[in-house]
Amino acid sequence: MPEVLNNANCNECAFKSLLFENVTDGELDLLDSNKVEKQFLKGESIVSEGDLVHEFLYLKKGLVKLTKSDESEREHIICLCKPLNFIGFLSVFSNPNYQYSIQAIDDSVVCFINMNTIRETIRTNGEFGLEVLEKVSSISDSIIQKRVMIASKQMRGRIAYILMYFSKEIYMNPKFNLPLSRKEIAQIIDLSTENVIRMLSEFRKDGIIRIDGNDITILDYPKLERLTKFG
Amino acid sequence: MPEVLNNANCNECAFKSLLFENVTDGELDLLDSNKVEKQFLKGESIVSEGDLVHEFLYLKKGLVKLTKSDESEREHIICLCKPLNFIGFLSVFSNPNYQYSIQAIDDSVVCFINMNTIRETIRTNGEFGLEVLEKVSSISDSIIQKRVMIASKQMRGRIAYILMYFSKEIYMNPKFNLPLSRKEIAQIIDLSTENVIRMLSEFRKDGIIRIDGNDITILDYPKLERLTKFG
DNA sequence: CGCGGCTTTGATGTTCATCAAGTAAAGTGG
DNA sequence: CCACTTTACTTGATGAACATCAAAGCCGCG
Repeated sequence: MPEVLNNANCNECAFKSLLFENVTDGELDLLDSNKVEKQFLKGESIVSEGDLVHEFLYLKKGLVKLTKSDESEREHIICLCKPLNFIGFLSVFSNPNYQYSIQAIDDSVVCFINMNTIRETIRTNGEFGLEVLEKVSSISDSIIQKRVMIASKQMRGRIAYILMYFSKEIYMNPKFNLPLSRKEIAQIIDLSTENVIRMLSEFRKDGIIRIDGNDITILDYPKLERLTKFG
Repeated sequence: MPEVLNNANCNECAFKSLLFENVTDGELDLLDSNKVEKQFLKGESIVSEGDLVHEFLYLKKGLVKLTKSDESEREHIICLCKPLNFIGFLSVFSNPNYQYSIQAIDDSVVCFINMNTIRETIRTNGEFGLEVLEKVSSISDSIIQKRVMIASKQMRGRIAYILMYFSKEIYMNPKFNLPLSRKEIAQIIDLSTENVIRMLSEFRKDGIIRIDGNDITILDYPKLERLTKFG
């Protein structure tokens, strides 16, 4: 069970500026009194595909994955979300039910803001609406572009891409500890688990990366860059 | 060169209700005086990847495709857009440049509404902003779900899916005339052109469809449905 | 201690892209 | 209007890329 935290006041929240730059004090109070902050442990489910959308979710801390099952019950990871981003932004404005499941892959803190309150604030404050629109647009677009890129590459290119992604977009570091299993990596880039392992081993043998369990260090960026493009 | 049409007045436009339900008369006048309507012939380019975004595009008539090139200059079709929909909605609120190219695949009429005017209207009219947000959310989400579905299928399933898509979502008819080449179909579902042809022939031999050039008739929906799920 | 899940490697077969070659259809210039 | 070129379509053969199956080692957990 996710633990409900002592709600920080939105006005004092360090992340306020990222989303609520343009709301009035009154609106902020309204949002403030219609939100709950919850803590999820690694592996815990935050929402499940099909759940009714009651809240708008904002990730304050941790790392989560959005997943979707296909007709053969195989799970696909749509994207990972870092802190200070909306999660569950996809379709929440156009569909009463969640189209995706969301799960914590690191211990995470999520802010649940009542959806009707968000809608009401957008109605009364167009500037805020525009801001939400820009964020939703940006996130959706990056997901689509990533999926097109991945679909156009083969094994080596996909592995190279995902390593770059972790290093440059998630951890900003050539060295990182992956909280994902090999199977989950496979679900991001549409490969079999075995081939993810094989390719990681190949990259290790070729001196491109160093692997120690889930600790990965990128040794040869230029080669990885080349593989991202032509692999 | 696209032909500029005599602008219809937004207030008298048959499609007004689909987008501008909640704008005031003054706002409608503003939008009206900041739009241009253009006619594009089949094959003509509407926008190119990298172009600056000056206008918000609305498809009044015809059929268009959104495309993106990968690092190997191979073109992928992101989606098709029917009339009464935004086109170029992706990323226009989050990026100064188009991330996709848009091309007419049937003779089409596109309404160009000045982007700053749209932004201004959202700022002053939150209800309108919410409406735009809902539409953008809905379209982005459907693109993502389609790509996940396609990626999770193999040849037969992909062909079955695209036939269903044309029949149920584009033409609402078991019989339709495809304005797309085999190559373009391949670009939608990530297959080689040859295999698209091979599978269509196989479906024809199996009595699932009838093909006469670009005229396609679906004869056996249940079988197609099954192939969509398990192919 | 034994069970299940995750990881790893090798062997096998399927799926698919690519190459090649030929036909048909459609635009192009004299 | 006809030869010419190009573009789309089609089928077969081949090999590469990839999933799947199988087996074994490794941990964490009851």
